[in-house]
Amino acid sequence: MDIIPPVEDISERLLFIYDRLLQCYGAQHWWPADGDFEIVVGAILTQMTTWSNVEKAIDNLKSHNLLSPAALYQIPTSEIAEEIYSTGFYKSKARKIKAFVTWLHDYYNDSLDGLFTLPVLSLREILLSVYGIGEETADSIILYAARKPVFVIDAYTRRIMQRIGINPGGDSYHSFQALFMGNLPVNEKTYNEYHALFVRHGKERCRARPDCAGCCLSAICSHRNSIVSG
DNA sequence: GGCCAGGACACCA
DNA sequence: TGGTGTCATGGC
Repeated sequence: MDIIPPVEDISERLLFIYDRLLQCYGAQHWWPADGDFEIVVGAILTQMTTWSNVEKAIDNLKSHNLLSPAALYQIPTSEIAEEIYSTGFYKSKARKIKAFVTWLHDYYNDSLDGLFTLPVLSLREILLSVYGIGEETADSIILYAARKPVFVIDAYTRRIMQRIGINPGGDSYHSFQALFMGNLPVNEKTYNEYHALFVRHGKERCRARPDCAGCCLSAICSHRNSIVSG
């Protein structure tokens, strides 16, 4: 039986959660995609959407040889919308994809390589300036495509943290991100695996079993403890 | 038939 | 700055 770290020790408790999830599910090897540009497109398409619907859209784009910055730049937004219909919000997501490839064409010659040489903070700031890319999408691109260390906060992360009673002291994206990045070693591979494990756990456990029965985090899944970190 | 899903943006007070 | 409405298909 593992020793459960005290609630005051955020770092140890975050590592405890990570170890438990890794034991339970094994390494996830994220992001599930062929290539960096597919990760970018997938990050936009998965906004408020289940991954199975995203896969259909990705397959459509691939089968029509459209999954490249240059190809998507050349076709009209309406055609992108037809290809990604299965993801829902297809008109607005087509606009977002079009905005990104247009921006990449204008400033980086259709290539992610130059973009990804920027330091993390600059890269994040510039991605956030592109229409349709918010904090979670930007961080997913930075972590999984650019392979730089930022912690991705998504709905699963928030839900699981709430369930195990760790409160970052605010509900903002930044407060959750600061909790992880301020209490874990700065490491891209750890951030990658941690977020992927959260998604896996969120899908398999928290959504399927709201009562936490049989949960590998049940030892700390109290709904009661509230940790306030500075 | 109702509810929810790995957000982001526009608009308003 | 924070709250609310909108975008929308597919699976359960």
